[in-house]
Amino acid sequence: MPELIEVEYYRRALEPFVGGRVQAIEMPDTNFTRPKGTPIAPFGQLIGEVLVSTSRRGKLLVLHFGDNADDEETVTLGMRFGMTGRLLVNGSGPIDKLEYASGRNEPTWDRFTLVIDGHRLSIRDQRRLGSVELNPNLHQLGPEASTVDATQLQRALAGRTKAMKSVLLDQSLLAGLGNLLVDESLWVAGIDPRRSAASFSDGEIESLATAIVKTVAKLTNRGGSHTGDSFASRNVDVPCPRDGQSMQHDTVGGRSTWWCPAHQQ
DNA sequence: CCGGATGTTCACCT
DNA sequence: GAGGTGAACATCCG
Repeated sequence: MPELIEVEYYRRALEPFVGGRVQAIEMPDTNFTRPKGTPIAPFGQLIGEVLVSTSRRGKLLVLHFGDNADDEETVTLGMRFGMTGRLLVNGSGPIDKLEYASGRNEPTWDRFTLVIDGHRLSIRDQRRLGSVELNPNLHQLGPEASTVDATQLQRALAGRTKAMKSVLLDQSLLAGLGNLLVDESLWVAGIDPRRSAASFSDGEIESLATAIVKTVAKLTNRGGSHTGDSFASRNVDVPCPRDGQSMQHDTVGGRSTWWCPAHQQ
């Protein structure tokens, strides 16, 4: 499920717990830490710390901790949700409906739980492609997609010749867009996902930045990355809702990609 | 049995 | 360093 939008919902769900103190952590699975191979023991330093604030950069949710609410930050915890990860608060999620993953919902998929003031904050991840990381380095991420402006996007694209879709999915260049948001943004902007990033004029980049910001805002209000106008057309039988043309699909940037050959050029 | 799924990373080529 | 491809991770579904 999670792209920037879903992770933002998760961040909001954590806000009521700011000010609370960590009583325990549960990590039944030994393969949910990042970088891969990081032992569980260091995560023990979270116990006794106060959740001071939450933040998000792209798809990375960051919890900031301190010894006391007013003191300096001592450690941060980064959460990633992979393809099938959700955040649950006391067993239920801000997003209960799984749009893509299977309909099953097993407590055994809880890979990480933070107990704060008696409340359980868990990452439930069937496929275990998510992770938790202490003090994640934000410098590895590009600018935030939900607020990207023309100058930032220009900088992200500079010198890139590969397909626009690949560039927009690259979290080190632009943080937050996943497969669905990229396809929807390009559909809105009328851009062929296969076009080289080097072929864009300043004006096109500017309108693409606008399309991304507007798309993220709109779908955030609608309820998720899967609520785009082109989402239903990720299907050979559902034509482009804008002009009725048959959608085209192929693998671009290693991901399943759908676009309208009539208005995306 | 096979392919594919809202993600990330790595190995291997050119 | 780019860029492309494919695999891997783990699991379920059609």
